[in-house]
This record gives sequence, structure tokens and C-alpha cells, in this order.
Amino acid sequence: MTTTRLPAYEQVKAFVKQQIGSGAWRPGAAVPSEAALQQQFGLSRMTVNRAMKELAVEGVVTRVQGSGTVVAQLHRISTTLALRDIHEEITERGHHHATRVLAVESTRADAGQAQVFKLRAGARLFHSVLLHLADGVPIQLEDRYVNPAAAPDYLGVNFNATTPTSYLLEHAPLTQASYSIEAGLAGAAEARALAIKRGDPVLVMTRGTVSGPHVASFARLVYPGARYSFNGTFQL
Amino acid sequence: MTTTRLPAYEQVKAFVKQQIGSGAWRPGAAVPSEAALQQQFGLSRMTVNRAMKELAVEGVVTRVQGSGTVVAQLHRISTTLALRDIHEEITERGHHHATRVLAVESTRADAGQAQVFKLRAGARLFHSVLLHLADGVPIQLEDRYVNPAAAPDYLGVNFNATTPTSYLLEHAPLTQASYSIEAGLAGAAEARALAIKRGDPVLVMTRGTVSGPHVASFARLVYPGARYSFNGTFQL
DNA sequence: GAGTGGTCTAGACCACAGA
DNA sequence: CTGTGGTCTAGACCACTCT
Repeated sequence: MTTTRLPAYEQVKAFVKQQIGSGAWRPGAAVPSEAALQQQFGLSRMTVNRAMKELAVEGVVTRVQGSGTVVAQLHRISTTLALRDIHEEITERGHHHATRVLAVESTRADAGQAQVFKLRAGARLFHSVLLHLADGVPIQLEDRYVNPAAAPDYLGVNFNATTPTSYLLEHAPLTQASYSIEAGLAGAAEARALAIKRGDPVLVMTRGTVSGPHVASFARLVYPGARYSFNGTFQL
Repeated sequence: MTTTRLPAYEQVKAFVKQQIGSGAWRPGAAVPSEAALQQQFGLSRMTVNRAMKELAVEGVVTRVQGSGTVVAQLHRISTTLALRDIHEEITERGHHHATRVLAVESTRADAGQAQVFKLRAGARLFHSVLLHLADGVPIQLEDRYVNPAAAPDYLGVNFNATTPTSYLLEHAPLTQASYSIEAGLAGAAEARALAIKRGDPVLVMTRGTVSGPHVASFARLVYPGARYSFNGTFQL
């Protein structure tokens, strides 16, 4: 056998997806109740329930307790955008990752930073500026501020051996994060670091992380627009 | 009671997350087996299993059959980037959405398009160019090619009443999609349409969809960099 | 009240990893 | 072989919606 036998709940999921994909069940249409599917497949309700629950999580169907299950109105084309460690991302694609440390220092929070980190203005903040290269080509400029309370030894880290992302995940367990992706133009300093021209397009990701009680870190990640893109796929 | 009692499996999940979040269980550390948690909480194995299974899906822990469960090495900061219908997205934020139809026409596939759509060069393709506005401000320029086999009546659609995304999801059930997000510079035509200056930064999303046997559609969505960003959050 | 999904139990058998 | 997670059953009670 080349095809391993699928678990029962996967067969139910496949059946439902096939009905939807073929257009037989249109968005908004009712999906058979768990009891009906139970009969049809000769399975226990727990198994059918698992299948439908997973389809609901995937956004394929919408379930309302007491009412029923319907084919999701707008199939959310939702993919998981994984915000991964740049080192992992580069090496996984078979390239060589190197880091150039441009600055590692202790600074004082200005008014805006103080608000973001929920500290008072003038509080100590760690600051690092790193350039990440894939096979020698600049791919990400990482400008990061770190809350000393969350990672007291941050300034002593050897960033040629560990990335800030990796170090922080290890030492300041992540409880919350948010990101934003925008387009921008390279400023003079950014252009110089990334080896592009001033005014060239760049992708800017701003990322904030919370670790327990602390706002741990804020990073501005600048990617050369011509050399980097975020990609993803979605499968029904 | 302001706090509703949490389901048992949610309590188990919360406990595990709390242990990880507080740093008590570090990445790579073993998580108690299902049997142990079953004892500790006085629950059936199915319930404990559900909790751990969901944590695995969320990327909080890694499970290996026969081996055990460990705290995930790098907490994937993975959020679902939902590629939603622009109309939904704008109205949900309380703004008014309007569409300006710049072109709706039938064209012939050039070599590149033919390859993408898996058609022969010269085959018929539908083409639409729309400008989406939020409260009168241009927010997305949508340049889209559609496979007539997937949506024969595409040219007859009233795009002031329905967006192409919405129409296609309705008439060509989605089975697969892929996207790419890049930074670019506005060209002359794009700048004019979006009411920005030539050379201003733009976010460019390229999106392809497959519906059953057909490559259904390819769209190039251009957002003014200063007025749009992709955002997301992650919660442990 | 009938029908639906949400949760939970106390068992069971299996596939797989590691000693 | 023991311990682990993966799957599955045949019941059960509950919360909710709709009529």
C-alpha cells in the first residue's frame, strides 16, 4: 500500500472539504448535523465531533451551539505567518547566516520609548543594532531596544553566536507579541547598511514582545524590498 | 460570578501555559505525561489529551508518539494572517468602502500568464483593474486576471456591488491559495491611481488562487505604504 | 420541547520510542 | 517490554437555538 489508511476523523474532514470544494455545498449552506454524519459513517459522535471541530478551527465551517453547522461564508484565506528567528529561517533554506554587530549599548528611554515600555522617561534601556547576512548579502537590519528588567545580561551576549530573538525567547519567556508590516523607503543609514540605494523600497516589520510582567523588547526589522518577501500558502 | 467556570481542558492548558510563561518549564523540558496530568487534575485521559493536542497545534509544546511531550524549542510566534475581502476589512473598521472600476476587459494570455494559468499562450483571460477607497481615500489598487473557465460570467459582474474576491469565492470555490508580500515603489500609473507620488513606497501583495482543476485568478494588490500595514498579535 | 453542538468519562486497542 | 501519545467507542449531561 502506498496510501496509509486515514484516521476516521480525517476521512470525515476530507468528505466535507470535498463537498465544499466541488461546489456541492455552497457557503452559507447547512452541513449535516453530527448525528447525521455519525449515522452516515458509522462512527461515534466523539469522532465526528472532532472532525467538525477541527474544520471550524481551520475556518472551513462555522458552528453555532444550538443552531448547527454551516459552510463558512467567506473561506478565510488565513495562513499562519510564522515570525521566526532569522538564523533559523536562513539556514533552513540552505544558506549561510552571519551577523555583523553595529552597536550594543545602554541608553536612556525617551518619552515615546518610556510609554511603550511602561517605564519612566530616562530609564535604562539596552539597544542593539545588528545586520544579518545570508551568504554574505545583507538581508535584515535589526534595530532593537530591550527592557533590562526582562534580560539583565543582554549587553553581554555574543551576537555572533546567538541572535537576539533566540536569546530573548530563551531568557524572557514569551507571553505576547504583536507585529506590523509596512513599506518604506531606505534612509541614508539603512541604505548604507543594507547595501542598497537611498530611497530604495524596504519592508519594515515592527515587532513588540511582552514577557510576563514586562514589555521585553521592541524591534524594527528592515528588509531590502528587492531581496525579501513574506510568503505563504493556504490549502483547503 | 463575573468569571464563568472554564472547561476542564482549558484549565489544563492554562496550567501548562502558566508553567511555561513563568519560566518554570524551560524550552526543551519534558512536560508531564498525560497519565500524570490525568492523576493531578482528576480528569479522564481524553480530556487531558485534548488539552495537550491543542497546545501542540498552537505550537506551545511538541509531542512525539512513543516519546513524550516537551516544551516547544522556539515558541513559534505564529499568527494567522487573514487574507480577507477588502470590503469586509474596511467596513469592519467602521469606514465606508467604495470601488472605482478602472478597467474590465477580455485579453489574451502572454507567455508568462499562460504558464501561470496552465493555459496556452493567446488563450482568453479576463482582466479587471479596480481601485478600492476607504472613506474616499485610495487604499488598494487591484489588478486582477481571471481564468474564464473558473468564472465565465466575470466580466458581467457589477463591481460596485461585489468585490472580485467575494465574487470569486462564491463562484469558484477555493481549494488553494498562495501569497507574497513585498515592498516596491509606485510607478506612474499606480501613483496616479492611489493619489501618491511616483517613487513613494508601496506594499505589493501578489495572490494566486486555485479552484478545483483551474488556476482561477492572479491578483496584484498595491497598497500605499504610508496608509496601510499588515498587523497581527500573538498570545501564549 | 426537539435538535444542535460543547464537554466529559472510563474504558479500549494501536503505533511507536527507548531501555 | 514499558511508557508514551494517537485514535476510537458508547454512553452521558449540559447550554444553547429555534419553533
